[in-house]
Amino acid sequence: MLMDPRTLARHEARAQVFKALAHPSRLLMVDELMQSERCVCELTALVGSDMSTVSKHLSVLKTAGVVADERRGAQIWYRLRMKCVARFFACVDSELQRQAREQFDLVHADTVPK
Amino acid sequence: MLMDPRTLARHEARAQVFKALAHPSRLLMVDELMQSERCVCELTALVGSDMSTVSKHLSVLKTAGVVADERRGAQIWYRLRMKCVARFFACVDSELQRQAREQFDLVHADTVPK
DNA sequence: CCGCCATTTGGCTAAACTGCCAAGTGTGCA
DNA sequence: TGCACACTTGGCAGTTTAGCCAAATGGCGG
Repeated sequence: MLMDPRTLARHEARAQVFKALAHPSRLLMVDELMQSERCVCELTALVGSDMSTVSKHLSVLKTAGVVADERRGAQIWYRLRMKCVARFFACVDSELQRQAREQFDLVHADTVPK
Repeated sequence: MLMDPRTLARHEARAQVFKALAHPSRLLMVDELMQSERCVCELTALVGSDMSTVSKHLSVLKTAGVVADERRGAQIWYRLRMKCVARFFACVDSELQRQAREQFDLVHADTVPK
């Protein structure tokens, strides 16, 4: 992969964001954080994994710049930092739905001629 | 991870899209496809990997619904199917840039008192 | 039908990712 | 100071992913 270092670096940084979002548990947490900030214990209850696992997931999201954390006493609260994921989620959902519909129409094109 | 199957399925499908985008080479190709459709040979030249590797990358993007392909003679042309990635890329870039700036300001807060 | 070209698929190894347990860190309270 | 609580980090085994080569597929011009 030979290319301009600046362009390469941009794609690396972008890829890190996508990598961070490329896991069902992490998506679930981000979805939850769209509503409001949450402590680790709440997110742990949400995804149902070991707290150490959840903590590592949060670390991935934080390193990528998707979320931010703040300690308040013994607890640590996470909030969504990259707000635009919300709009993208909606777009992905509607696009996937559209594709599923097209697929359905194709399969049934012979049984229900237009 | 115990949760409602519908919600789970939605997050799985979303995660597949993000996983597909979570690789520098694939991001580079998607970026290129924002401009116009491209054949495999053009994309191979762009990323500079083996054509078999590029083909597999494209297969990942296609399965996730991000791109679509069409055979024309001996060549196969790929086009961007999930158009909204463009807007999201722009948002991610500006957000990452903002974060980098904030980080810079923090580090130099003592040397350049406001 | 044959050879050539563009692309995909199979197979293999190295690297990265996941998730659990155990151990470590930081905070508040007695 | 000591202990309980919230969370993070280290480490390990199992799974997935990446990228190369080689082999197979599909289409086109003889």
